[in-house]
Amino acid sequence: MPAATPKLAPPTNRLLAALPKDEYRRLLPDLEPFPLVFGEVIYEPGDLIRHVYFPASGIISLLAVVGDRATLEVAIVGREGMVGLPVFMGVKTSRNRAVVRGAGAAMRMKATAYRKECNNGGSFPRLLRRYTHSRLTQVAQGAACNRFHPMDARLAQWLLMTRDRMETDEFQLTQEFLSNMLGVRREGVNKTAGTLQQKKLISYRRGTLTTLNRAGLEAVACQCYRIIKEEYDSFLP
Amino acid sequence: MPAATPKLAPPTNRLLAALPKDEYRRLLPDLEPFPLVFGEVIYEPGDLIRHVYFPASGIISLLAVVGDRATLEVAIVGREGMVGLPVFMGVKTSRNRAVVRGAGAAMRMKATAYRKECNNGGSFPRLLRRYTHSRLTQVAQGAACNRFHPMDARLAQWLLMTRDRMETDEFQLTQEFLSNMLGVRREGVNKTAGTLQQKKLISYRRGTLTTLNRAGLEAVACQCYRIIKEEYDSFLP
DNA sequence: TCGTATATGTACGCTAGGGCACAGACAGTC
DNA sequence: GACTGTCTGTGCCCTAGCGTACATATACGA
Repeated sequence: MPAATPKLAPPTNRLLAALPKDEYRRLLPDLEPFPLVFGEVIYEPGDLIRHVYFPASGIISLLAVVGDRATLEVAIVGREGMVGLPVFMGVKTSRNRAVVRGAGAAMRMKATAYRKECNNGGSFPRLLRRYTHSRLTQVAQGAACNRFHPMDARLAQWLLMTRDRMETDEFQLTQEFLSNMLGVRREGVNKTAGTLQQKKLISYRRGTLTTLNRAGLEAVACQCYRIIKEEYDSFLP
Repeated sequence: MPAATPKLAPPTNRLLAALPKDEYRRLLPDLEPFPLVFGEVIYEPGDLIRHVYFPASGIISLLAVVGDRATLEVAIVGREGMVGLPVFMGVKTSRNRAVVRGAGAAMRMKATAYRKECNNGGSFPRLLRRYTHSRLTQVAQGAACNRFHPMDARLAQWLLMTRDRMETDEFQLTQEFLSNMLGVRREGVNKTAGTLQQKKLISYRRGTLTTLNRAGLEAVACQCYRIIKEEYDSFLP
């Protein structure tokens, strides 16, 4: 039984949730629900970006692709963020691949509508700029992390970030997949994950990984985890 | 003898040059010349950012700092860019170190004035968003490059980028310094630079490096050089 | 129930680059 | 000219992680 003045369910995406209620209401007609299906590619490098995505749950990864096989995750987007920043920046394509690596749901919006909204003023563009800053920090920190920190620290960090966004201890994940995220060989993942498992920090079998000891993982992970987390938490409600 | 309507010298900084003339004129009172002195630190991680800088010549590096010694250059800013993006994004500090690594001159502007100007509408914020996109691309591409490409390719790329911005073949540079940029040991730089010198692509002695063969360096460098260069060239006049 | 595809476990040699320890070489200063 | 600080050149050993090549193990479908 729909009420005369329908209750506005608060958005689960934290960016949308940070908007003043009236602004969110204005956006609403342009937002459509979109399921995030594991493994689905949102866009490839060079593709025209037709929609921007606000995950409510699940994870979208942004990968840098070099050569024709090597990939590296440069950003991870969950409900704290948005995929499609280039549109906000006035660019129609991205050099990255965007791929769903944690099933969930998102709201999405046509790039055209989004672009219009961004130029309307209000707090939306301000919020997106703030988010962009966090993204830039994440990518830069990640670059350094990648250069200086050993693989077990990076793996632990990656698992923590994933866990935070999936809000569950168990997720779908193969070693092959992980190797594409971390930019290392599958065999290397095997070894490193093996030692984490021996330490009872995680357990995994055939495509499923479970984190067992959050604190333990944090101890193995580098400071980068905290830095990036704080960066996002600092401006979102 | 000052004319009644003073001739407006076109700005050398390419971002400023991309502004409509009247907008640039509006900015002008807030801009002051600032010499870029080799080695000078513009800001440290966590510092309050008081000014933003538009180099007209010379280079400012943005470094990610991890632990208490390791640094990695995550962005290089010459006359195509600007230092102080966080201010534009609504943040008062940066997690990076900004340091002059090529002497030159810049125009700078108080962060407060800049912030006001950004909220005035007009093409300035649009331009900065476009620039931010290029920066993000640079950092992401750099992260992947850093992960997958061997040191000689990265060194060659770095030299080319520096050359482009300094607009000269000879620049001030020690191996120690280079090692902090590339995030490798000084000894490694020595070896790699040595082979480039044997190939007659560069020559150097005690703090001065000269690029001898641009085409040769491009051949050694990875594709990342072109990708990043095109990214910036694509929107600047 | 068996076959097949996909995930995982390992092993062995190789290479780039880190850690460390100096030895020259050059430039500026007293 | 001697002294000193800063660059540069090397060498040796060590480790992390790559390349390659298989050997299992598990899930799922015919």
